[in-house]
Amino acid sequence: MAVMPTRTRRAPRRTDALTRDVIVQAATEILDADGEDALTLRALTLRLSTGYGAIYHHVADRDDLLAAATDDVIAAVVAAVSDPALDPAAAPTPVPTSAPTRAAGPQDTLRSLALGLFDAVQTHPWVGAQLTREPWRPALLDVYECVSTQLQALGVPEDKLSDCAGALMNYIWGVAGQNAANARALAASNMDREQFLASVARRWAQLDPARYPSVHRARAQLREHDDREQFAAGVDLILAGIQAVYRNS
Amino acid sequence: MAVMPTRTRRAPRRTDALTRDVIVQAATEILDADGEDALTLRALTLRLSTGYGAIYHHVADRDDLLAAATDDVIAAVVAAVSDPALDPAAAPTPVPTSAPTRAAGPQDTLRSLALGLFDAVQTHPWVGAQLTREPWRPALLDVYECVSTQLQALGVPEDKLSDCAGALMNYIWGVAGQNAANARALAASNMDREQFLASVARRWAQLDPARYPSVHRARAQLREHDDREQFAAGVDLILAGIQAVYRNS
DNA sequence: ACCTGAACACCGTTCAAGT
DNA sequence: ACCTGAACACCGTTCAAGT
Repeated sequence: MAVMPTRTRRAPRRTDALTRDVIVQAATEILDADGEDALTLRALTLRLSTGYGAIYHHVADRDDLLAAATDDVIAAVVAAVSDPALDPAAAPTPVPTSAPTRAAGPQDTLRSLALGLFDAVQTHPWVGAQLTREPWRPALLDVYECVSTQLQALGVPEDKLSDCAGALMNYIWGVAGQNAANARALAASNMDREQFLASVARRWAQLDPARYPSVHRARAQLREHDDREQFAAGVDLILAGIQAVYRNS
Repeated sequence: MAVMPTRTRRAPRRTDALTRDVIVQAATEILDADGEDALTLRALTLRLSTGYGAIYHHVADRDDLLAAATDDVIAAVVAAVSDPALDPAAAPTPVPTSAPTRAAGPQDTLRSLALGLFDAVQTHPWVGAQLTREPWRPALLDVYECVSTQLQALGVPEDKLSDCAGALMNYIWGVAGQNAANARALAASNMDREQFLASVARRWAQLDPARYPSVHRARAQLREHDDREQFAAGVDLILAGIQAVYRNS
C-alpha cells in the first residue's frame, strides 16, 4: 500500500498569475496585521502559495516592496484630498452630487491632507518608519505638489514656498515617525493601549520632579490627551506662523 | 620543527576591562563611519578584540546598544545648550569668562537647541532613523523639559505647552528622519554629494511640468538650497505661529 | 516569461565551558 | 563576575533547473 509521504508533499500552488500589485497588496496586509518585522520573504511565499523566485521576478528586493507599499498608502491619501469621491475612508456616495460643494479654502485642504496622512499612518504604522528610510519617493512629490499649490493660494511668495512646504511636511513626517515608534513599542510590550499608557505614566512619575517639572505636568494630562487633536493643533500652529510671516494684505 | 598553525591562532584579546560605555563608544564610531547596517555584533567583537558574550554581558541586545548611543548624542546637545561651556562643538575656552554673557532669550535658546540637534543628526545620521524606533527615550525627556521651560518663558499657557512643544519637537524629528534617509540614499548611491544632487535634479526634470509645476520650481533652486537654512526657517515659522497664537501682551 | 526551492552568505543571540 | 566562541535559529537573496 503505497502512501505518499506527507513530509515531501508539495505545498499547494496558486493557479492564477502573480503580479507586482498582488505581491504589494499581500505585503501590506502582513505589515498591517503584524508589523514590519513580520514581513519576511518566507511569510510572503506562504501567503501567496508561491516560491521565492516568483516574488523576486516581480520585485527587486525587500526594500523595493516596502517602498512600493508606502507609495500606495500615501498616493491614496493625496488622491482622496484632490478628489474626495476617491476617499477610501469616506462613506460611499453612489450618486455624486451634481453640484459638489467646493467651498474648501487652502487652509482646509492643507488640514485635510495633513489629517489624512495622520490617519493613514495610524492604520499603517510601518509607513511612518519607512518615510525615514527612503527619501523623496514618487508619492512624496505628489504631497509636495499639493502642499505647494495650497500655500501659493495662501499668498506665500514663490521663493519661500519650499521653506513653508518643508516645515509642514517635516512636521507631518515627524509625527508619523513617532506614531510608528509608539506602535512598535506598544506591540512589543504585549499590553493593551490602556495598560501601556499607564506604564509610561508610572515611569514618568518616578522622575525627579525638580528636574522634570514639565514632564510631570504633561503626565497629569496624559489620560485625556488625544494624539490626533494635538497633531491638528500643531498643523494650525504652523499655518498661523505662515500667515503671520507671509500675510498678503 | 613545530610551527603553530596560523589558522588556529587566537585573535589577540584586550587586557583592560570592558564597560558598557566603551562598547557604546565603539558602536558610535562604527555607526558614524559606515552607517547603521555596518553595526554588526561581529564588527563590534573585532573592533573591541573580544567575544560575543562579553558584549552581551554589558548590553541587553543590539537595540539597547543603538538606543544608548542615541541617548548619548542627544544628551550631549541638551547639555551644551543648558551650559554652553560643555558644547563639544564649541572652541575650547580654557578660562571661563568670570562674567558669562547671559543675554539669550527663550527664542534664542530654542533656536540653538534645534540647530544643535540638527547638527548632531548631520554628523550622526543614524540618530535620525533611531528616533522613529524608540519613543520617549530618557534623553528625549530632557529635550521636552528644555523646550517646555523656554515656551513657558515665552508666555505659552500651561495647558498648551505640550501642543507647542510637540509641534517643535516633531518638526525637528521629521527633519532628522529625512536627513537620515538622505544620508542612507547618498551612501547607497556610491556618488559624492554633488553627483547625487545632480541625479536627483535629473530625475525631477523628467516629471510632467503640467502636473508637477512646484517640483520643477524647487528643482531650479536646488543648487543654492541650504538644508540648514531651510531647517532654521521652519523653526522660526513655528515660533512665529506660537507667538501669533499665544502672544502675551 | 514565469516560477521552483535547495543552497548560500550572513545575521543576532545563546550557553556550556572556561578564568 | 567576566569572558570565550562554537552552535543555533532565522534572515534576504541567488540560481540552476523546470514549465
